[in-house]
Amino acid sequence: MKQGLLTDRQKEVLRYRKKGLTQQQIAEIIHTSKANVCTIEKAAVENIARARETLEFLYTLDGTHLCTLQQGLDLLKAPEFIYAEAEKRGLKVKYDTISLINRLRDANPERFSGRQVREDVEIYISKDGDIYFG
Amino acid sequence: MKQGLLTDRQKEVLRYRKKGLTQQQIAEIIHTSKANVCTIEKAAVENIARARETLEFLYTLDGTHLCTLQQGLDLLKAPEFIYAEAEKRGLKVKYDTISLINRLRDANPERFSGRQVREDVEIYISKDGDIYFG
DNA sequence: AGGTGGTTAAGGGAAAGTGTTTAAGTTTAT
DNA sequence: ATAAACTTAAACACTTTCCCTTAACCACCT
Repeated sequence: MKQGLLTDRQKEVLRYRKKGLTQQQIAEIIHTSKANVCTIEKAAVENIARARETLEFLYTLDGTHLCTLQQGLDLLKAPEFIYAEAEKRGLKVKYDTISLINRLRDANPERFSGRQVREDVEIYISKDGDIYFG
Repeated sequence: MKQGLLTDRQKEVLRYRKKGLTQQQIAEIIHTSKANVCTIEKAAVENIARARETLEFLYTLDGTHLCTLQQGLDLLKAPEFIYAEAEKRGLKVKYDTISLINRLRDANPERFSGRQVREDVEIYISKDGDIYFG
């Protein structure tokens, strides 16, 4: 069975980083350029984000598809829309308006720019009213 | 930024599976062989395991210092030493003797020459028994 | 003996990921 | 303003993953 997502190199950099070393210091220790350390660290952070996203998907499997936030939609209007769709199914979203907006933006920062939805976002809901994204 | 670990194909299979379809049925729907569906599903499950492992690593990032391999130590005696130290802390090293020696040498080739430790090497251990170096 | 559901192995072509260098850019702190 | 810390982009060799096919194998079940 395969290891985790992070390469040995990436783990190494993260550990040194955790200790508070600069990229330059790490570069000297592992004998490469600081630019490379930066790249490796960035890749590591991305891999961690991908791991999170992957497990998010599992929740969408348990939940049912609720609706789609269409490209161009005002983010501030999303909660009202989501609440309405949930009510149609007799479900109560377990986030208030503010929390929901935050959750939307936090879950997929690159899919929202300012108040705008940049690309279609699939919304899923579980029986207990938790919200997930596809 | 890239999406999650799972490919579209893998998600597709997982969704059908969740609905209770057999691999044969899915194979017909997505126009391929059941062997392929099996392979894709297996890859998906592996990817999910990798995602979990990756996030596990984050929690163990702040591992504790285990011991120091002192300069001049015979590399072949290192594993026994490390095992003993780990046991003192109630931790089980997740590498057998051979794997551990390889990991030691691979991690920092310049710190070992032949069977000898050239300079002190700090050993760290995480809660899941993974070993890394300072 | 068939039928069904699942798994494995070998192999191939396309695609994606990794580590690296070089070279440029930005932010931040002294 | 200078240096240090950090980020980004492009290009490269190399390795790995992904999806696919074919062919075989195992465990049930009636």
